[in-house]
Amino acid sequence: MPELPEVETMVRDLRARLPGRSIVETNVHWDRMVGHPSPEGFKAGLHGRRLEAIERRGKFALLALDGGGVLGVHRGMTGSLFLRPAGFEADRFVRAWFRLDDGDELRFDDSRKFGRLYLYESVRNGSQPPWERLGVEPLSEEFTALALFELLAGRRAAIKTVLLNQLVVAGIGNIYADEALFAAGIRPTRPAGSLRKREVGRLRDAVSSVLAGAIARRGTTFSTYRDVDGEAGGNQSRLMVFHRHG
DNA sequence: AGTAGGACCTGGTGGC
DNA sequence: TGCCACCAGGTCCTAC
Repeated sequence: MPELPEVETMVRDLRARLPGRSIVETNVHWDRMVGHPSPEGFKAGLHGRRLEAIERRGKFALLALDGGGVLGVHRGMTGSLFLRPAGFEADRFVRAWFRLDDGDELRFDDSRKFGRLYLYESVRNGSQPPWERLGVEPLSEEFTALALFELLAGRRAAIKTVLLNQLVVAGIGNIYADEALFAAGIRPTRPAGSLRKREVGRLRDAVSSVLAGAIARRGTTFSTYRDVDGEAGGNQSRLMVFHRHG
């Protein structure tokens, strides 16, 4: 999927354009795209809601709604949110779309249907949003070498596997795990708990710089990733190892 | 705790 | 040109 940098790019673009606008119509063409609540409850719950703020947690985009609700978006492998003006040409794999009060359409386009949309209200009974279980944000101040060292301590799974575990560190996927490990000079199959403090320090720095660099270049377009206007990212030319041979 | 395998899905690509 | 097998940036579940 789009990993942290691709979600962050989308969130920043949407943040500049969505707040203050309201959803006046919700359409879902693939019911299983709705992770919570029911498709009917999802559509009814979003009707007339104003978008107030856009944040990111791991690989989730969180669109805060008036009244305290949150529209959560996970892009899966191939999901994109496109913000299109009224009457704009059709996008090929739109699974759900929202009409805004000025006529623009926010379209969730996802060929492989692994993406998910969630609506959670501030008052909940029972189920918690999936983004509340995520691990540390790798671009936050809490992501220190010491914190990472403690997260890895005692783990016998391969370091790459652990980096991909969203409950440990949130937002890293296949591309950036490979790139960060290469930049840090650490073999991906090493047991996570076997890394020395120096190595963990290098890894922390590599994760930060690889992610920040990719955000600066608006993400990596390996095949299908597109931004909210349908444009490709610019980081693919910087990849050192992902999908490269030799 | 870890991991291997399958499931969920579909489109693009490369080989023949 | 056409068909087919394989691959894909994610996550979840089950069985060892």
